[in-house]
Amino acid sequence: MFDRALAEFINSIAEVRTFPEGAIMMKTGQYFKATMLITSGRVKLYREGDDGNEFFMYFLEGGNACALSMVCAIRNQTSQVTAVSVEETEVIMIPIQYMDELMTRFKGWYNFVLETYRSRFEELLQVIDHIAFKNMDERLEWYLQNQSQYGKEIFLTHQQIANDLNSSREVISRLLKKLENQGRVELHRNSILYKG
Amino acid sequence: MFDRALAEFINSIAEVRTFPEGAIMMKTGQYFKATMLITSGRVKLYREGDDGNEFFMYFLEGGNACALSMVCAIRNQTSQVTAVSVEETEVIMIPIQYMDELMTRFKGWYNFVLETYRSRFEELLQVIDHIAFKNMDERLEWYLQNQSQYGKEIFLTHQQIANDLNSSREVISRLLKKLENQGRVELHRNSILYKG
DNA sequence: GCGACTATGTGATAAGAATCACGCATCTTT
DNA sequence: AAAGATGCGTGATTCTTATCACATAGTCGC
Repeated sequence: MFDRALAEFINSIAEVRTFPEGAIMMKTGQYFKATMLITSGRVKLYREGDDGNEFFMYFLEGGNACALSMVCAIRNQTSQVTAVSVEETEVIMIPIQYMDELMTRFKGWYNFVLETYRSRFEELLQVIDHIAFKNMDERLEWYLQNQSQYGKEIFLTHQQIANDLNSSREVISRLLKKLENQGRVELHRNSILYKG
Repeated sequence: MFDRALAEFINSIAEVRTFPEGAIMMKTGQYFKATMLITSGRVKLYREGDDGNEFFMYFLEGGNACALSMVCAIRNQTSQVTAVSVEETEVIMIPIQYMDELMTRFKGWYNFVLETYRSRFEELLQVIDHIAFKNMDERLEWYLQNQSQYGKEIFLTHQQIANDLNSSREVISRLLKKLENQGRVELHRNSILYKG
């Protein structure tokens, strides 16, 4: 993705860090001191409501970067979202003081930043579409698709799904049961098999 | 906002264009051929659902730029939103072929792009907060605040508001009536006075 | 001023989702 | 194995919002 010169420059200034599963990588209100590029693993980004509830936005995976970390770092702004690793995740941390240099010296970086921002923006638009226009059953299916996109089984409880969708456990249980009756999923304790 | 050199460069390459009230400045699926900076007026951005309904996201006003137009232009992507001028609006159109040059030659432009992107992203996050966590009455108030932020009276019908909030006319009428009983608004035909 | 049109008000009903209440199953701990 | 914790299933009820039905009130054209 990056050309040789860029990759070497990043190597020379960046620090690699590994987060265990379940680590809070970034919390609302925190300042960014570095931009994070994810090399492996999976990070869940969500928004926190005033009353403590949360709302799942999207995942970041290997090859992705946190768009917010890039721009907020540059502008020295605090994070507006919370990021939690859902599995062991390795990231490259690039200190913010190099951002300007990267941006002006490397065309590849410049493209990467813009493309990252654009695609995150689009994901947010999709999130809006779903909460604005769709009912919970469709939202649930979309959610399941997202969660299972790279594996088969989804290791989540109904309660966790309800939290992510800002719904309630009972509602999710009922909808899942309906999907099971339609043969679209298999329900087990602590896991769900989605048959895309 | 821009330094002299940047302003002069923009002047030399850009074209000024005026849209009358109600013009569709950008439609979902359309390609960007230029970045638009708004010098005066007011533009409403909204998302279109599959079934033709729409959902208001935010306004762009004088001094703002369309974040999407900047990044989509560079990446040659189509628009994901629809933009309509709600009053006569003057824009500076910068052809996309100059984007890279602007970005690398002018620090002020670079900052402007990032800041624009960051603030639009934040606005989107706020939109998500409201539809995810708030009830219609709170959303309506937030909407009224937004609409009236630079003037007093809001010239919209209940039906238009309902469209923007993806609700229905009756619901909005009832909630507005409730606000009126609380003395928070005054309702007239075709207009609403919001007493912030 | 009369008819047509548009905007608003309001009750009745229905649908979707949240909440409450509880029972039951499965896993963990000791 | 008993006790507790956690996860799930499901009815009943309530809350919010959407929908239907219709009344009323301004506005416009002529």
